[in-house]
Parts: sequence; structure tokens; C-alpha cells
Amino acid sequence: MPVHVLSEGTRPQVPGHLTRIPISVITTSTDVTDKIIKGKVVLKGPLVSLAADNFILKTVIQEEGSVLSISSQSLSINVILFGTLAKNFNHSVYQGNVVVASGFTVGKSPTVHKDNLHPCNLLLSEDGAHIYVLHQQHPDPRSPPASKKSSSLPPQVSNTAKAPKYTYVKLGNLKAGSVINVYGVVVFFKQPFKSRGTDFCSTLKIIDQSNQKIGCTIFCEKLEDHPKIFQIGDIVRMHRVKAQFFNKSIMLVNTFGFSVVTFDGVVGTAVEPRTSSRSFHFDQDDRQMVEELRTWAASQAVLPTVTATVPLSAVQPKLYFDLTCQLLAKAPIDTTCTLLRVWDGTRCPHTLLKVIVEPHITEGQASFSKERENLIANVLVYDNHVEVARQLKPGVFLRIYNLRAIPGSTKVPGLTSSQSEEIDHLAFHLHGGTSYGRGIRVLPDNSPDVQELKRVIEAFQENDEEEFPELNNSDLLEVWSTPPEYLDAEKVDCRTERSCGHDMQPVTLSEVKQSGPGRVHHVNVQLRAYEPCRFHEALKLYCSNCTSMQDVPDDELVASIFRDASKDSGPINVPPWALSGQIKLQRDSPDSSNQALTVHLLTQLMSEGKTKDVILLMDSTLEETCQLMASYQNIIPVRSSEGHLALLDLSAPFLFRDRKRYYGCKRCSKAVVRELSAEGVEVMDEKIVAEALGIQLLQFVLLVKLELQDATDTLDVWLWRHAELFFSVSAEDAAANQEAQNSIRQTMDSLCPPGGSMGQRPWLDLCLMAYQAEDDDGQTKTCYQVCHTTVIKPSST
DNA sequence: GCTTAGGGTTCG
Repeated sequence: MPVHVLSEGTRPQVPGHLTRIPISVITTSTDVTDKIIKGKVVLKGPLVSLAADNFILKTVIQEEGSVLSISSQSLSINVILFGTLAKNFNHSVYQGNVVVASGFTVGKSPTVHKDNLHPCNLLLSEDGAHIYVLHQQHPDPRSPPASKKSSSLPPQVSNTAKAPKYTYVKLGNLKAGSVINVYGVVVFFKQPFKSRGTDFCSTLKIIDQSNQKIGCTIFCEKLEDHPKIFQIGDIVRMHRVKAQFFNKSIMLVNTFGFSVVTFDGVVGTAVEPRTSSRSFHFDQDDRQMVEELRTWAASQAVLPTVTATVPLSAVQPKLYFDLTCQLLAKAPIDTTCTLLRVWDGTRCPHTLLKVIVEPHITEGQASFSKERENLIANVLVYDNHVEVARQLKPGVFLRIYNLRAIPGSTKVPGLTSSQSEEIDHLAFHLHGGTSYGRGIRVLPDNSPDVQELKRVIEAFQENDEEEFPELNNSDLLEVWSTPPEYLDAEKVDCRTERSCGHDMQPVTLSEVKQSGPGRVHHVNVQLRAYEPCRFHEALKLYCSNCTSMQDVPDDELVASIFRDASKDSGPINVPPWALSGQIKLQRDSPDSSNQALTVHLLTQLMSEGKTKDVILLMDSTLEETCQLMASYQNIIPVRSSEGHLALLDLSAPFLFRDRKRYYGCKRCSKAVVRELSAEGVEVMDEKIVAEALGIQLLQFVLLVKLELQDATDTLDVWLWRHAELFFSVSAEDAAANQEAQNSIRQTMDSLCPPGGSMGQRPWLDLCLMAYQAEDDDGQTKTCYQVCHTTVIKPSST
């Protein structure tokens, strides 16, 4: 029987000549002779009958616990069982069982893009394949994860049973002289640079939950032994570092046996260790440590909330920034300067420095199409960076740190003025030295930033080859949604003003999408579309108590509530604090009856002569109530209910005041008609009336969904909490008067002119807040709101 | 053999 159940008490039956290989390393070219894989059954599909006595069954097996591979996705693999093996597996194996499989073949998984599992699948047929079922409490029959001889395999992760348990000291508890292990979030770093001694030196500063910032200096002769830090916020784990005093504060240096592993610091991304160690320990505790530090860092305002990474499309003169790009070509200029020709698929709104070098000294493509040429930034790197640049191969993806955008003319060494333009351009310099982390780093192809960059670049290449020849200039602008090149930076029409005071560089929308919630971003974008188109749908009623939001009821609904309320009219016990009377309306139309309306006035207010301040109005229509607003400050519509005064259904306004209508929350109000005490009250306003009547006042709010766009992506964001600031109009005013409504309409038209192309739309400098919220299905997702931003009104209107 | 650097913009 090809399915063996190794129950408790029986001796291990997995043949001893088989060696285990990690699931993650399997490829279609792996020699799987005499190999086994081990993992937990995380999914068991149904037994499917193909023909009489012929079956197929699909299961997913996941590598267990301590073993961690290059990519967490490739820890789980689809396993297809055939024939009686499938049938027996179905009978004997349950989800959660740990199984060992042998005698399999490896195929390409046709579902890799759908299920994101291992790119291969394992095929087990009756002839030769075996499944051994281990119960979880049962000892592993062949625990070594891999045999020693398989040295060609990627990094082996040590087995938890043998590995020492590492302990990590919090950065607030460092003792001088001790050699310890630490975790920390990177708040500053320099790429390794050549020291005057024998080693390269990395400088970094890290922080953890103890809120202690600690400087670290790492000396290693080999570059690959240095921390692989790509950006601030990355998380490092260092083993065997020594704490010592320097300048009266404690710092860390590496000691013998030092090792470092780096992780991306973005909440929600895969926890993938970056290391060149062939052997390193990593278990669930490490994963948890990384995730805790990520969440902690995301909640800390003291950490920089965004990276300094700026695409070429957002580069401004004089800016120091980090550029993620692809190297297309390079050329030595002189001994202290090298030219790097790079691009990131976005178009810089400024004219770029053109550097003409002779083709024979250029490494990589010497010339490009005119369209492509306009997207290429010429980066001049100096001094110590020349040596790093020398080793770069065209095609690699880079991040250049602390690159400087220099406006105006710049002399390029060895070139005459006819070779480089000297007016109105941006030049990019990577100055000598390592201040502010200045340097160059090659990014691995699998990094999220490179993946995103590739996507943008590929989109361009498709456009470049197929569509662009047919497009006219204005279409080009629309495709790229960048301002026309002939505009000066100063003249680029930015229609908003931020008041947030954050000191941050703008990021692209694709970067925003990659960051998790709990962050604030600055973006430069255009408005692609918005909802709702009809203004009154943007106006909502919000309860600050239960945080519910509802539409403002239309007049038809309100009028029907008034009509229904007056149907129940009957005799009423007037409360002792009120006086009843009748008022007559001035009616324009002769056909309507000149019926008098019953009102109740507050005795106390009447005694003070304030007869116009508050009335309780019985059995009126909506129209009549509105008419009386001209004569009375506060009108509370009431009805009779079993001989007592009662308020109308709370779908209707409970108060008409100062040309405005006020609503109460049905869920949170305990409405009852009581005496409204005016004692000590200067102005009887909606808050006082609501409180007296036991009503939870609903607040008028504006809610608009904006679809933003930049060269990298589109993003739906909400305009809500700061919508009034954005429009410079209060929602309450917008609910009451046409002027305020027109102002909002004009603002939206100016940002998104009806019928206008993207090229004509103004650019908006926005502050965005990313946060977590539940959608209608109870799923948590990241939402965005525009904050601290005001639209600048055109002065002509 | 057991240092090197010890963040805080070039000066083209």
C-alpha cells in the first residue's frame, strides 16, 4: 500500500536511504531521486473519480515551523495524487496531518498565478510514489532537513532542535562591555564604504520599543557580510555585537562571529530575510519579533513616515532625494567622475541635463529613441562613488541615495559648453562623501520596489513600441499625466495648499499603495474623477456617538412624515411649562384654507418677552414650517401622541433654526418633549435644544470619493474629515445655502473640468492619511483620506 | 595584525 500510516508506538518506516529536501528549493530541474519532502497537509481536496477505479486528488502541503525559505510563497506546494494512491490518501490522511512523500516527479504548477503557491507541483502516481503519514505528536522519522552532501542547495536554515535559542536585548538595556544580540528598526544608515583600514564600514542607527536610538558601526572585509539595508524603516537583527561607550553614549560594534539579517519594515509584506549567510537561524519567534517591530514603528510619529524616494516625475530643483532606477548605460568622464544614464519610467517635468559622450567609451546602449531620451536622467557620480559605479552592469536596478537635483547650468568636467546645455535644466549629482547616507546600492530583482519599477517601465516600453507613434503631443501628456515640458517649474499650476506642517518628500501613488496603514504621505497628483457628481449626495448626516453615516432625507420624505404626524391629531394635555396659542399664516394662494396652527410657547421665555425664540409647532406641513422660519428663531415640530406632546419621527428634522434644519440620530437619541430651560443660556442654539430633548445631534458632513492619478498609479481616496477645510465651506452652510453649494461645485470644476483632458488638469499637492477600516463585508482594508489640504480659489472668481 | 569610524550635504 503506497500510503503508510506511522502511528504512535510503531518504529519509523521511512526508508533510511532517503534524504529530505526543503520544499522551497524544488525546481523542475531538481534531481528528486531518493529525496523526500515533509510538510503539513493544509488543504485536502475532494477525491475525484476519473473513470472506474481511477482517481485524482489534489492536496496542498506546507513546509513546517522552523524551516524558512527564500520566499514564503514557495513554502506551500500543490501535490497531485493519482489512482489508488489518491483513494488511500483520501481514507487515511486528514487536514493537519504531517506527511512525508517520496517517489514523486516535479511539474510546473499551472495555477501559480492563481494560488500564489510554489511554482512547481508534485505528481505522485501509483508506481513508485509513497506517502507516509506522521501524527503530530509522533517523532520525526528523519529529522535532518537535508543531507550534508547537498551543498549546492541555497541557504540551509538550522533545525530548531539543534540551534541555540537566541535571546535579544532591548536597546534600552545595553550594558557596556557585553556581547549581545539585538533587533532594531533602522532610522539612519549608510551603505558600506571603504575605511582607511582593511574593512568596509557600515554606519547605522536603530531604535526599538524601548525608544532608545543606538548607533552601530559594522566593520567587515566582505561587502556581502554587511547589512542589506534598502531604506529607513527596514528591520535588522544582529548577532554578536558589543556594546561600548563612545562620546558618553552607548553604541554597538560587531565582534567575532557577527551576523546580520535584514527585513523589509513595511507592515503586511512578506517576512523575508535578506542575508548572504549560508546558515542562519530563523523561527516563529523571529517572525513575530519582526512583525511586532513593524507595527510598533508604523505607530511611531518619531520615525520618518515616508522614504526619501522620489520618482523623476516629482523631482524639484535643489532637492536631495533617493532615486530607484534602472541603469541603461554608463561612461567614465574622468578619474573623479562617472556618468550613469538611468530611468524610472516617469518623465521629469524639468528639462534634464544632456551629456554627450563618445559612443566608444559608453558601456551599454549608446543612443536611444527621442522619446526614451527624454526620460533618461544623466547622473554624475563623484569621488568614492566612482569605484562603486565601475562595478555596475547596465540593466541593473539601483537605488541612489541622497542624489541632488541641481538647477541651471553646470560644467561637466572634460566637456565643452557645446557638449552640454547650459540653460534651464536639472542636473543630478551624487557628490563625494557619505554624508546623509549618500551612496549607491544594487537592488535585488525580487524587491517590491524593483517589481513596481519593472511594471512602470514595461508599460512604457509597450507604449513606446506600439502606441506612441500614432499619438499626438496632447495624448502623450494624457498618457503620462505629467505637466508639459515647456512649463517652468514655478508656473506648474498647483491648485492646493497643505497646512499639515509635515516635513516630508512627496511619494508616488504606487509607493503609497505599498505602504501600510498608519502612515501619512504627501503626493503630487491630478484628479481623474470623483463621486458623487450630484452635490446633494455628497452631503451626509454623521453621528459622532455611533459613528453611523446616513443620507440627508429629501423633502418628499420629510413632507410625508409631517403629513403622517398631523393625522394622529387629538386632544392634548398641555404641560405646565407651556402656553398654547394659535398663529395664522399669511397665505398667498386664495384657495388654501386660512387655517390657524396650534403652537406651544415656553412660559418662562414669554415672561421675559422672548416670544419669538422658541415655538413648538403642532400639526403643520413642511411648507408651513419653513414659512414660519422667517418669524421664529427655533421651531420644534411636535405632534400629539396619546394625549401628550411628542416629537416627530427622527427621519424628519427635530429643529428648524436660522434657515437650517437639524436632525437627530435614531439609534442614539432618547427623545422626549421636556421644558427647555433658557436659564443662563445666551443663545438657544441647536445644541441646547438637542440636549434638552434627549437628542443626539447629527452633524452635517461632506463625503466625496476622489480618484487620484500620477505617473505610477491611481488611488481612490476619501475627502471627509477635512472636507470642509478642503473646500473652505462648512457642511452645515452647504446644506442650507445655494452660495456655499455653488462654491463647492466651482472648486470641483476647477480641479476636474468637465470634458477637459488630463493634461489640462491642475496638479494637487495633497497630504494623505492611510488607515485601516472595515468595509461592508467586515473585511479590513486600507483606506485613505485627504487631510490638512485646502484648494486655492482662483482669484478671478 | 585586531585598525578602520564615531551620521549631519559638494563646492564638480
